[in-house]
Amino acid sequence: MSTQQADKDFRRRVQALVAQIPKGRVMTYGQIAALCGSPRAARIVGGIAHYGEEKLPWQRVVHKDGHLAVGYPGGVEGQKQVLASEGVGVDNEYRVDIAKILWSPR
DNA sequence: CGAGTGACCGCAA
DNA sequence: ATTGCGGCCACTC
Repeated sequence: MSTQQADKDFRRRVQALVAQIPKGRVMTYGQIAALCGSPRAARIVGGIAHYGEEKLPWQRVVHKDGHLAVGYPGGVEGQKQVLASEGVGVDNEYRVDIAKILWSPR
């Protein structure tokens, strides 16, 4: 691969993966990072979310604890509204039932 | 080109 | 159970 793909391979995979998260499902930053080849780069996934393509459904990406992401445009309030609109049950603590709606690519 | 930073995660007190 | 700190890897300025 002498192409420049390897250069942004990580970012490309993250964006592609997030873009493929089905409605009503969520993924954790650590899981996405691991699937992209760097299980320790969970922070980078967040960085991609902030600097990357804002058209992607980052609202479906939550923490390992099921807690919503801080820094999302609109805050956890807005994210909660969108998730609830997609059929995801968000409690008053801004946490989703990650144990049930955690999605994984096949 | 170099340094700082971060939409995190895991562990320790 | 909560709070604090470090590490980690990639991105931006």
